[in-house]
Amino acid sequence: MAPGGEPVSPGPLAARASVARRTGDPLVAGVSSWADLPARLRASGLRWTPQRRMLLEVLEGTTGHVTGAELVERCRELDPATIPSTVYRTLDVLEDLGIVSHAHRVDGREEFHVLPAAEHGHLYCTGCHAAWEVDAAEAQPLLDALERSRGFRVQLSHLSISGLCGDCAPATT
Amino acid sequence: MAPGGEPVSPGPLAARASVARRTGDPLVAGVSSWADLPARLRASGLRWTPQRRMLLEVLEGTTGHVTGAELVERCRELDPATIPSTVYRTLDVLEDLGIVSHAHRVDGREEFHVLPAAEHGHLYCTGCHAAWEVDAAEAQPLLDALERSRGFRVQLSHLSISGLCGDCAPATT
DNA sequence: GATGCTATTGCAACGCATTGCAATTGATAC
DNA sequence: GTATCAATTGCAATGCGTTGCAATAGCATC
Repeated sequence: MAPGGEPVSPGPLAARASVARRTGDPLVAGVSSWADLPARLRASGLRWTPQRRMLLEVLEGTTGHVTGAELVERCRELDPATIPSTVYRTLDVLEDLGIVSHAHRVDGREEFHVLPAAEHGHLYCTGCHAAWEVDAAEAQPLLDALERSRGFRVQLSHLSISGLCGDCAPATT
Repeated sequence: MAPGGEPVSPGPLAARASVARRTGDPLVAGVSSWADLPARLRASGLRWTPQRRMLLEVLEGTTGHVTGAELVERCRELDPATIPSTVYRTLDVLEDLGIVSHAHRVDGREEFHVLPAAEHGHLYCTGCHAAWEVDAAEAQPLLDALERSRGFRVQLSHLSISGLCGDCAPATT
């Protein structure tokens, strides 16, 4: 999606960089700021609408993980007229743009998180329901094994692993 | 599909052990046959009902993987009065007994499969939507890594991995 | 066979997410 | 500023799965 490429829109929209994020994050190259999102949308023939603006506002105030329903709820706080389907469709668009990513939790619900952040999977304990993140380094053995044996490229961000954590696992072996 | 035990096509989702054959399978101790299920239920203070009998009938004719909705549908073929919630609740019970196991697919739907079968995870290609099974041997690197680093015991049967298969992955790198 | 306890069912309502379609509206060209 | 095109929205309906609760019916006991 042409990260860091063409400066498309000069307009006043870019001035709305409300969140003075520390730019220069080395982890994720092209997602330095959300201020250029309207331009990126238009560059793809997509549109910048009040509803999308609102969801972005919500996402800016979001850290960690949220379910789809939670995002809908927060949008409703800003605008009670929020329509769920619009939120979900916008999330799809944002995922295409690399702004958010989503996975399914062990209970089947959707879980979104906001980029930039290193791509990671999730580890759920079915005993105490705690959750952890699994980064590429930790998952590397699996990624390597599947790549070697099948040429399969794992999407780490969709990886949800469940099991028993050290505290909940019976002290066998 | 009768559980005939024919070798199934080699493609995605390979054959699983048929139910009728190979009793005394050392892998799964207590599930030698379903004939004693009524007794096992009663031994736990549970009950043997026509609805459960029917679901078992459906499961006996099931190979591979089914979604919850598919099971409901098949039950409805036998008895149009089937109530979805009863089916799902019975599946919960059967899972507790080790008769079936379930995981969530990448699209969030529930996916059940019938035991006995070696515990395995699933591999989904987001490009061509094919699916494969991942057995313990293949996942061993991950299982070992998580056990070592965190003492975490992975439930392989709940493992759903998505990504791009060898055919769909761009030939880069 | 009758009784009593309670697991289970049926039903209705709910929650989360998706989809189809007509109406709206953002972005561009004139 | 106005016209034009299609992306997007709002809305209603749908699908899958869960939950609460009153009524039913296994099953053990007498």
